[in-house]
Amino acid sequence: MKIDDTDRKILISLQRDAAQSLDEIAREVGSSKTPVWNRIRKMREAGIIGAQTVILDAEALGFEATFFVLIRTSEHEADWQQKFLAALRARPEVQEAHRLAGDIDYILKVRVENARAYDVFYQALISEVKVHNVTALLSMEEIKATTALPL
Amino acid sequence: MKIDDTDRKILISLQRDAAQSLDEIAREVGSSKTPVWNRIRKMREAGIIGAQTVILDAEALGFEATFFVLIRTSEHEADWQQKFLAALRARPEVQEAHRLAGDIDYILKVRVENARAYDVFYQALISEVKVHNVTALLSMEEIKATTALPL
DNA sequence: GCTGAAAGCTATTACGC
DNA sequence: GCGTAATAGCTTTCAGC
Repeated sequence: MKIDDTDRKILISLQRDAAQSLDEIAREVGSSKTPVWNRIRKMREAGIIGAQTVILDAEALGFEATFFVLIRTSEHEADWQQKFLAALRARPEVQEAHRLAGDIDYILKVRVENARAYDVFYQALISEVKVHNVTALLSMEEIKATTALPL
Repeated sequence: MKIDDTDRKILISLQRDAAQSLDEIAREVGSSKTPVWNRIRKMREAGIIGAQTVILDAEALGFEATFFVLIRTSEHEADWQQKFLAALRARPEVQEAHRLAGDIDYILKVRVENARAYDVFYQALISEVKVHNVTALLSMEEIKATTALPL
């Protein structure tokens, strides 16, 4: 599916505020309700527009510690990897997980109540799957956090 | 502000799908429209519930490269830091930025079209502010990505 | 603090250009 | 493919319990 300039404007607007009415979006992109609605529907069907969610205040809800976890492993068999990925997907503390190119094999972003909760998570993970080397980076300050793509 | 069990259920439901109607949420949490609406309003006012957004398919929109950037700096004066933070906040490719404890000073998550676009970003950043050491980790596979807190 | 109903918007569809 | 207009459904407010 190809995206034109109006679609792009709609996406920018939706990323900023998905709670807006169609009229507001239409006014912003210089169109009117029906075409905007049809474009949104098409992009939803094409999977370009995914879930609609709400950003919560992590600190206010007691999640005061964010760790970035760098993982090196000696195991590279398909079997081990399946198990590892399943473990990551099953743990709600893991907000992000990426397989990397190069020296470090995986990076995780883990959101927990405090350092103690991170240790519980860490112990549980390494008892489930064997990893060679783990480095945890503790966030002192969240400078920026957005899900918006630089459209 | 303190959150009770019903509030928590509402937040879980909203994180999963913020486009649901109040009736659906009310049914899910075992309450009805008005009380759910009042709770959501209060949590919005308290800042617990923040922006409502839409998750877009990065690959479909041409953002095919994600980098995690580890930064060490020799500069730790307030002046330098202000300039660095302002630079990060101003760049839309930077989706996340954290100041860290320990050896590595900052971590960024940068979303760009391709490796060439990353280099453009990198050159621009280091020409703006002096950093001592930069390591870029390239994501090969996004295993998991969620903004949901483990409520 | 809940329920139920009224009022005002908004999404969604149908129709004409 | 766009805009206008009608309808159906939703959010938001409010009165009564």
